[in-house]
Amino acid sequence: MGRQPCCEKVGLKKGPWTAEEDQKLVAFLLSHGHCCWRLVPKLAGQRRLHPYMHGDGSARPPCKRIHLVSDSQSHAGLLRCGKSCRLRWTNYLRPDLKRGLLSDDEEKLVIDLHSQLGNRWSKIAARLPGRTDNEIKNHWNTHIRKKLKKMGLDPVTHQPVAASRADPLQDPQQDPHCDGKASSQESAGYGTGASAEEEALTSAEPKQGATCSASTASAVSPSPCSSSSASASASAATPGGADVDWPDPLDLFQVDAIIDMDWASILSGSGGGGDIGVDLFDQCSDVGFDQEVWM
DNA sequence: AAACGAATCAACCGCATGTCT
DNA sequence: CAGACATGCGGTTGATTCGTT
Repeated sequence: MGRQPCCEKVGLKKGPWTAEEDQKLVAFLLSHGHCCWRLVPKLAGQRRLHPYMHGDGSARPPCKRIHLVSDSQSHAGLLRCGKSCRLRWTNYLRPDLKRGLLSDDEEKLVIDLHSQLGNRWSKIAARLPGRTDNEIKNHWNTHIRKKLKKMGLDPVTHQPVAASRADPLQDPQQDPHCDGKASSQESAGYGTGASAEEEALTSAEPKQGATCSASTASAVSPSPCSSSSASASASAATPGGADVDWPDPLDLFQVDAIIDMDWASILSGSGGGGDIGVDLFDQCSDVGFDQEVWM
């Protein structure tokens, strides 16, 4: 199909994020949440925006009608595609992320869940508060897989290697985890085989999610959640390692709390969020929204 | 101290899925 | 209902770091 790419590739930056980009993104997302990721890079460079955006996908505002009057004005935004912003945020900048290696308990849980769900990393990650699918996937491929192999277990089937080799469908020369086709076959197998179990797991997810969502961010000590760890790791990940002027952690937490509010009620004016309930368009005019296209 | 290989992990890519018009 | 679009997911890549010789 003639489907357009998720972003215009021309002129967009790739590769490692700089501290400055991180800062822009964090500051923007903590104060506004996100609406459609495609717009985030553009809006992240703007000075002030109304926090109309949502964190949970509900009450989605009419993003498609948002129209920046000019992209090339004074505030250039981030030269990244929305996809890249989302990835950076979910895998690295999110305040409620745990850093560091997985604990033994977490590792066991991952193994257990993998035996039931296969390579459905996002599902697995959903059961481990503060961990991302990417992190778990990397940890699996670099640590756990080796451990299982050492123990004589097939990392795919979780059965003793001899038993899994007996499977005629499986090419013993090949590591299914390194082969996309094999992996998809394998996950398809899991999909059919573990459906009931998965259903049970999935249905249990909301509870887990509830314990680890925004409240986790606040429950953990402020520093790891907010700028200290984020900035530390961000600068660590930054080639230049430049010092960054991160927002005050306390400010971020106040904003974070606001983000957790019910945006639908905020937008309807009943949120009681003080200046949050002000007219959207007042704020939009600040950043060059074309009101005409909203209506 | 330098060179090399292995390990790690952030980021990218393409496809799948869900939602909206 | 079909097509278009945005987002999410899993696999893969490649730059960087670490360990060994």
